[in-house]
This record gives sequence, structure tokens and C-alpha cells, in this order.
Amino acid sequence: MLEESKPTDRFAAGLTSFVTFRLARVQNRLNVQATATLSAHSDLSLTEWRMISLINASGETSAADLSRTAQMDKGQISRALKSLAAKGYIASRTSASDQRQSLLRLSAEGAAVHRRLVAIMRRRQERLTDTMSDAELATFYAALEKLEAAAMEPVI
Amino acid sequence: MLEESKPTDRFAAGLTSFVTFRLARVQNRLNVQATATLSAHSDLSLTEWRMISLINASGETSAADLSRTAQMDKGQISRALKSLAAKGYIASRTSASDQRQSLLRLSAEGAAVHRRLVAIMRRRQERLTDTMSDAELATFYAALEKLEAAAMEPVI
DNA sequence: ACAAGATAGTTGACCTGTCAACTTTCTATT
DNA sequence: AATAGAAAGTTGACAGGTCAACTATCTTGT
Repeated sequence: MLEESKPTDRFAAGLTSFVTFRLARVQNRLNVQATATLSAHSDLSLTEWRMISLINASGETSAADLSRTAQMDKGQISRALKSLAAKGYIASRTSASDQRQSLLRLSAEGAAVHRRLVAIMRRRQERLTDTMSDAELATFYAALEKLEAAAMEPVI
Repeated sequence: MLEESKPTDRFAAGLTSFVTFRLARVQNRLNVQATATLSAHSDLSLTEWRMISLINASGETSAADLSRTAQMDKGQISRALKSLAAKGYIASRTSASDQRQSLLRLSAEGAAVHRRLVAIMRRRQERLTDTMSDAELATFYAALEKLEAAAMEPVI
């Protein structure tokens, strides 16, 4: 478990200049918070929740699509989907046009879990962003976009 | 290994509204890039590199401080430091004022590795941010700050 | 001065993420 | 049509992260 950070982060300034440090730090904190929230209200792990959200958003999709969209390892996704199927939250059928891929959708239970959780997670989301103005948020998203694009390029 | 993302991220829009999704995605990409860069130029893992950077920035510090500053698990840090000590990159002495804590600093070799890598990592950093204006970057940092503060609060 | 609790750091057990190999199916090229 | 290469998904092996327990030391309150 992470410990609370004290106001005296003496050398936080030293890494301020490194975006990636900052991001990783925030990310760690957000994960702790999200995981705690999820396990308090469901039997889902963070990746499972993400998969459910993505499947819900797309209607019907494939594991490879999830991998690209979430930028997550396909092995990891394969296992998360297996677990979700075991819990009865998703159903799948083989694509007619491509025998390799199976199309995933939420089951009735999956949709119910999503409905229940999305309210909580949206509230969390609002808490996270309600100190930011719309303009600020827009800039933030734009910056993330740029960062991501740059992160795709290998460093020489 | 993550796969390249195609321009057709059909339902990326569906998760656009979730900051944490976006962050996780960018974060994953950045980690892949950073890890590749590090292993191409050194024998350091990402956490080891972070520890070295933080120790370098602080002069002399303790494991607990590193844990708070980086918001990382103290077990993880303990192991990373052990590995760095084995590689000869850090040295430590027991604090005079507190027998529990040991104060860490870079060895000559550690400092050399840091010097060598920091140039490369700074270049990467510039690449990541050079499409952003100063104002944009400032807003981005401010937003991260706010996010982090909000992430410390438990969700009810 | 002393007990109760907090903090530093380590470790074992466990869980999750990562990588690579593999099968199956599809696509493109000839 | 045959074949080479790419893509979907699964799996095993491993690395890395996480959690909780533990010892040792320090701090606080009485």
C-alpha cells in the first residue's frame, strides 16, 4: 500500500521537469483509488472494469480492438476476458466474416454491473476534474493527445 | 508487446470522457518507450532509473522519502535499491539521527550512469513536449497537480 | 520513565502484467 | 491455387508490482 504524501516533498521539484515522472506518480495514485472504489462496490479488477466499459461503449468488439484501444497487452486482455466470461458478464460469438475473431458483448448481468458502477465511477470522475475549468480540461486532453503521439515514436 | 494503434480507433470517443483511461493509455505507451530506451542504453529498469534520478536530485535521501515522492510501494523500492546496490550504483550509510533509516546516495559509478542517461532521457523529454507551448505545458502540469490532489481523497 | 503507537525497512506470498511461442485463420502475391 | 506473411487469440514462463507481516527504532502522551 502506498503511504500518504506529506506536504514536505522536499525534492519533488527535482523531478517536476520530467513529465513522465509526474504522470507515473499521478497514475499510481489514481490506480490505488480506482481499485479501492471498484473492490468496495464490485468483484471487478481495474482491467476488468476497463474491459467492461470499452465493450459497453462499442456495443460489440474484439479482443484485438480492445488491445489497440486501451493500449494493453493482448495476453492480459485475453485473461481478463476469460475471467469476465467466467463471472458471466460477457458473452461472445465467432465473427461470421472472420473465424479468428470472436465478437464480445456484455451479458444482461454485465450490463447491469456496468450500469451500477458507471454511476459511481462517473461521480469519481467529476470529483477528479471539478477543480478544472473546461478550458483547462480541454488543454489537458490535448496535451495528453500530443504526448501519446510522441510516445509512439521510438527514441533514437 | 503492445501493438501499434490504428487511426481507426472506433470507440476511443467512448472513453474520451474518462481522464483515467486516457492517462493509463498514455502511461502504458510512455512506459514501453522508456523501458526500451533504458535497456538500449543501460542495465537499468524503469524503477531503477527513477530511483537513481530521485537520489541524484536529492543528494542524500531515504527509502521512505523515495516512496512518498514517487508514490511507489516501499517493498518495490526496497528491492530496487537492493539491486542498485548490487550493481554498485548507490551507497548508503545509517542516519546518525535515526538508526532506522539509511541515507542513500549515488556512487561514482551511479553518478556516471546518471550523467550518461540523463542526456538521453532529457532529449526524450524534449521530444515529448516540444509540440506543446509553454502555456500549454504549464496548464498540463497544473492539471496533473489538481488531479493528484483529488486522487488522494477516497471516493465515497 | 514507560507504554502505545507510528515509522523505516525487509521479506514472503501472492497477483498482475509482459513477452514470446504457438495454432488457427485470413490476406496478398505470384 | 499455392504459398508467404500478417493478424486473432491462447498459453507458459517469467518479471515486476502489491500486500501484509515482521523487527527494529523512534515519538508521543501520561
